[in-house]
Amino acid sequence: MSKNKVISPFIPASHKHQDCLKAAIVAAKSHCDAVGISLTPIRQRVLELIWQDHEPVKAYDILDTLKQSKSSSAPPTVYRALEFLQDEGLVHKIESLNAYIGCGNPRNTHKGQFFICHDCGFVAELDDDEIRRLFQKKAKRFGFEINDEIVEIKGYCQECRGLKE
Amino acid sequence: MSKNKVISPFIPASHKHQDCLKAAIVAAKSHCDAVGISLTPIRQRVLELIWQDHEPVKAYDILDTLKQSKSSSAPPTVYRALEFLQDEGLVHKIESLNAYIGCGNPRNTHKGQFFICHDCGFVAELDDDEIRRLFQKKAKRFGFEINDEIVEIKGYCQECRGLKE
DNA sequence: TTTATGGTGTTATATTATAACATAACATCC
DNA sequence: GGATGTTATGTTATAATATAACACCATAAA
Repeated sequence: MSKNKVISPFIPASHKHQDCLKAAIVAAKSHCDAVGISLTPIRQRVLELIWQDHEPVKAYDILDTLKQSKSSSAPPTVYRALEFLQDEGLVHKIESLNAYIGCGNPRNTHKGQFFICHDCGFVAELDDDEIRRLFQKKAKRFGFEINDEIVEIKGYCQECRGLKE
Repeated sequence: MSKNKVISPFIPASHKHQDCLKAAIVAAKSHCDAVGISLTPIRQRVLELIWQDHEPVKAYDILDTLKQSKSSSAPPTVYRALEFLQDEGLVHKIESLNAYIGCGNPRNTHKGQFFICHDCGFVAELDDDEIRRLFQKKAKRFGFEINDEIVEIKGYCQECRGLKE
């Protein structure tokens, strides 16, 4: 089965984001249950903070927030949680921003393709086999065996383009 | 005219790399001459260090080397040179590695697509419109206007695959 | 001769991430 | 029940990456 899935679409800034957050936590819990690993309070809290928005979140911003309610928080607190969440596909790192974004599709350990708006910061994620197939085609020409892909496309989302003029 | 160009191919580790280095410096000089900007000794030296190999080079490794011959070198020395070289398309940053790789095609300010071997570290660069067109097609669906693209594909090059078994 | 400009020197600091070791909490098994 | 293993967290320190801010010095333009 070929995937051409929009994991996170661009949606109006006015959407009811509380629902996105809730859905993400529910999905994360059920994923962790299914796999038999534990979404501890720290891990869940970090995931919630990442889902505050559809913008990538920085590790030290998470840390600052954690510290407010739990003074024992330190960089390893955050980076361990991030590692766990990334391993489970619940969070992706945006390499070009050194920031982390929630993923609503924890089922597989895909690497998505990201579209990032310069203006509003919103990130849309695709899980698209057509792109992967093209990469495979290119790789094949010189005998390259792909095992990881980073695609981060920057620009302006429809909503922000409308505002520009 | 559509570009489907291999800017840096995978080539045998045994190749005569001195020629790659020389060609890169010649191309850089002529580019800077043409554009009317100056490839100062520091900038040229940094570019040479990046071209020591077909592997991405880290900023602080460059700095360590610079310091050996010029004790006044400091982080800004390197980052300023890197910024200049990147602006001119002489060097690209590999975001997922925080490292820098030379580009033999300074003529335009493209962003390439990189294939990076986990084993030998060799990086091949494409400048491929077929990939860009596909991105455009995907972007069009949700009204996204692309102005920058990061593509970093990891895996194993033909030579290293041969050695694996 | 002054005034821009571009390039570099210098010091300090910000940002991002990991190492290393200690402790706690809980499960298992003899 | 006590030893042991395992997972998660606490704690301190430091590594690695990058930028800010200001001083200085050439050289070119006015």
